[in-house]
Amino acid sequence: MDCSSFLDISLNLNTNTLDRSFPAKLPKKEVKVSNSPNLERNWLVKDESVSELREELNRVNSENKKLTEKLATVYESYCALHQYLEKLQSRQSPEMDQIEQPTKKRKQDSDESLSIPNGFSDGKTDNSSSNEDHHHHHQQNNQLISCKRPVTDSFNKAKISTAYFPANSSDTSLTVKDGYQWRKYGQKVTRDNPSPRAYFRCSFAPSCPVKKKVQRSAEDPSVLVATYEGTHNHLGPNASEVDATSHVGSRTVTLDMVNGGHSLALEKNERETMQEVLVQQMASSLTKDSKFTAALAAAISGRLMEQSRT
DNA sequence: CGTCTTTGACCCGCGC
DNA sequence: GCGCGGGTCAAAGACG
Repeated sequence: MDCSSFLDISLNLNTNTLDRSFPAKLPKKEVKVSNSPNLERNWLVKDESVSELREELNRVNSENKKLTEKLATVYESYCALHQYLEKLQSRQSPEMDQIEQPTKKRKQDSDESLSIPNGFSDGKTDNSSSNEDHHHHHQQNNQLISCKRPVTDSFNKAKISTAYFPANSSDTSLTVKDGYQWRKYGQKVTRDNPSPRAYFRCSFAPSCPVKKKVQRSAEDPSVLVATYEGTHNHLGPNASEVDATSHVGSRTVTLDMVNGGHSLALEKNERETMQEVLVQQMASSLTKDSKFTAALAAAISGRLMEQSRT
């Protein structure tokens, strides 16, 4: 995937052109203003302050350059990781196409799904697919072969992803901060995991068909496994409050199990929402960096001075 | 009073 | 037909 098409992180500070022109031009302008011999002493003082300012500016600009290089490095790493993840998922996708199929449906729901083309049928469709259900999926595949139940293509495309959240071992609530509001509608103890599984629907249901299941990992109880089904058709109510530490940080990993990370196939709305959240997170983390804010301030002030000269 | 959580009952598909 | 297991419903209670 071309990362540049996904998210443009260029801040376009344009500080390099500023570096070359600003310090050289400033004294010339000052000479014109202070042409009178009576102001020679004042000029010397100004000259000293200008040289100090110039040094400070050079220092900040060099920091700015370093930060820009760091940012580029981080972005390259992000792109490389993204491509690697995409490769892994594209290898998995043929299997996932078989695995992630709807299985059990209530009689009334199956009737509805025949008449409702998008396959969501008021959020009542049931896609029992989670990582821990693999033994069951083999049975599902048999059912698929028998083709007892027609499956719509759009349903197959229902986005299913799994996210891992750090969990406090003493905290028994199966809630995770992902920026959206959820309504719990059930809880069940499953056979292959001693901890209960919680079922959530998006608070915007039935207009939003997204559901999620949250359960502690059987292997590592300190990890909450959240399985998302479907795509939000609205902005997150707390999109700006998305737990940045759990998403930007290294501890939360989200895997798109259906689309295989093919963002080109993502809906436009989804991509825009994603970009918005990413930009907010990036801006949030950058503004916490005092060096970056100093460099940014220098760049802006330099640009203002440049404009005032023209 | 509206919203959310809890939890037992129920539904459904599947294997025996 | 029966039991099992996963998923959902919906009444009751909690909470702000």
